[in-house]
Amino acid sequence: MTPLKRITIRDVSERAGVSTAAVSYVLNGREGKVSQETASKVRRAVEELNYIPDFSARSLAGTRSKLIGVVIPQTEDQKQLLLQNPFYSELVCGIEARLRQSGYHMILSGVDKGEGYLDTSMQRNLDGAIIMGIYQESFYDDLKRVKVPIVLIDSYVNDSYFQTVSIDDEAGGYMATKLLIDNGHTNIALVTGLIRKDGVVEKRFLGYKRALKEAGLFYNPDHVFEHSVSYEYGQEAAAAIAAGHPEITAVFATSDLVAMGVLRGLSDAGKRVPEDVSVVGFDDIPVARMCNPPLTTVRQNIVARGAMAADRLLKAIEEGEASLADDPSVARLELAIRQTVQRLAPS
Amino acid sequence: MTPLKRITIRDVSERAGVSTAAVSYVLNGREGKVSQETASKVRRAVEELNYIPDFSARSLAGTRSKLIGVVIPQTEDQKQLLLQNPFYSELVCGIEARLRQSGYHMILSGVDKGEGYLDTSMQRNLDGAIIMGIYQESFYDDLKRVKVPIVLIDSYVNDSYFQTVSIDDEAGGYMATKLLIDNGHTNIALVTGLIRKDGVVEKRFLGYKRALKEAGLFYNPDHVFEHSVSYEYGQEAAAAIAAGHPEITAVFATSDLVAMGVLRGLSDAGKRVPEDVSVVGFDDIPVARMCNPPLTTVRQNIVARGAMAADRLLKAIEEGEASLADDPSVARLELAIRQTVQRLAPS
DNA sequence: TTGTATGCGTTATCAG
DNA sequence: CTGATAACGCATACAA
Repeated sequence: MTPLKRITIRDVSERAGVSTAAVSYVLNGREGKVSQETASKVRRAVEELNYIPDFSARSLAGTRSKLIGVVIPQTEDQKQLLLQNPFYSELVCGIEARLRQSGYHMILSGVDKGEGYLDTSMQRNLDGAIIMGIYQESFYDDLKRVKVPIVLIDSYVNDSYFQTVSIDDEAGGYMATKLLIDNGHTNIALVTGLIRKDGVVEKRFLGYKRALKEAGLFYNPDHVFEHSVSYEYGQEAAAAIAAGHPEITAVFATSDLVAMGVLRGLSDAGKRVPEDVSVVGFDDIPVARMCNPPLTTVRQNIVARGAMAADRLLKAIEEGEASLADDPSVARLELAIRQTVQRLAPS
Repeated sequence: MTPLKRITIRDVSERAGVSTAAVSYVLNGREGKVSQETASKVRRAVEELNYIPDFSARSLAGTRSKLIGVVIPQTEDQKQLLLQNPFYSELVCGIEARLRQSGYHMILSGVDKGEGYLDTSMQRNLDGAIIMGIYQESFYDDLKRVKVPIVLIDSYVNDSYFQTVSIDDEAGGYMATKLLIDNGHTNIALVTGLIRKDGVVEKRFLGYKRALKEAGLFYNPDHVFEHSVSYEYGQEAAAAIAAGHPEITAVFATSDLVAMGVLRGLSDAGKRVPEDVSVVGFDDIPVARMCNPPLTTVRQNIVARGAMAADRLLKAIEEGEASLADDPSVARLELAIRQTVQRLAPS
């Protein structure tokens, strides 16, 4: 319950009987600038006094703030962070863990519609930022002006100023489809959000087609159900499949959320999963293992992806942008095999 | 793409032809200290130069940092934030929205095992903190020493230094049980995590008993299934109910996670929900609406609770602790009626 | 190798 | 009402 008074670098220097400069050198690892003896005296004093540096002062003095801005998208009404979305929350987990481990802190925020991020990054002297989601062009222009390293996640801005961390969506689509093919399925529907050029979904779609082709299967556009990334659309598509496509024995949904809807829709239509129809999702969000039956899906390891983004950013900050390879980091994918895929009995 | 140079308060003062002090006054709303004319000259200059204040400098100069520390628990392995838990992520959403709205930023982090939060809060000159989860005693002692306002969520530390924001768990338990009773059920099981003295769960349990009593129903200890807050336990309890308690027509699970397990367990045992057994959960996490059938539950409005915590903290910061009523804030509860409760046909 | 002095951007004090 | 000026805590160029 001691009142707790701020210990400054000067207190330390007096205690150790050296100058403030010496203390600063030791603190910043500028060994070689001070003698072994001074260094140990300083370290002892720091220990005894329980010195805690003031980052505001550091930041002001022109060095690092050790602060990273992390931006995630907001809900439609622009009021809340989209943190309920497991995708973003896992990403944030990965980022935070890595940052903390390296002595950085994270300012997590959304950005108000129409506002930029320039203010925040200037106010706080951010050392860097990780941006998720998609914004208007001027947003990115502002970002470039502050000249700190930036990592983009899930944003397809094609500008070499920004670092990106992605996954191999094409391979993921391939894996999912291949799994179904390997289990004897030949009529595989794709249920997905809008397929936009260069979007995540398009890549998964491409993987789907590649797997079909490789297996010598015919690609049937009628088996592609494309609309929106939502639980509701999954239901809808499943209803359509159950009603009009008896030949379809398997569904690849490009997102777990959609897959959950498909499960529900099939069930409502009296189809059993996986006995009548097999289903594979994408993402492996936590509900995937809790739904009934547990969903087989493509695991993104989203947390690892967050950590990767943080890594890349820290490297750019501490070793300069030049230290980074030009190619984007790509996170690994794997299958989470559960209970929604069944081997098709040879008919 | 202009290079972007830092505009200081001095630049503004020169542009406006006044002193830096005058600028500072205007910026901080110390009207009355300057003339109307000076004020408008300053405002114009700020606008023209696009001046952005440096919070590091502000913080160093002894005023507010406008930074709030938000701490959430970590996973077992102490590596990641527990943000995957919808409860925490929603809380964070609520907090962030309110803070940003008031010009504050949030540093979101976990706390390493054995470490305290004193370092962070000193380093960053935090104006306050919101702490979720439960920590060792020394952690709270440290917190008190920094003398900034603190709000605790879900922590039952009984110390008037800390503010708390809670929900009326007892009322929630009552609401859920009452709903079932109103639908004609008389044999209602309680499936729950460990009932600890003064814990959240105990209160819900008390509400359950009160509703029974009020309806003139007999409280049967055999209808209480108490073990752990997990999906798996829900399954297990449901199996036990299906196997050994044909008289039970309804279940109140004190957590949605458990309720999900109950749904699954009943289904595995060949019981239909809600035709054979009705189920009510607690929390209203997002999966509640996605599961099959959609779960009727007690909505916590977790986001609102986060906002409430932020409100309370900001008030303590800006108006002093004294401005706060002594009684803790209590967030409202409501029922989310979906499809797992059915009116019992009179037999 | 060590210490002194200055500046970083703001706020606050205290004479004008 | 206004304007110099001294902190705030730290890092660093420069002098010793």
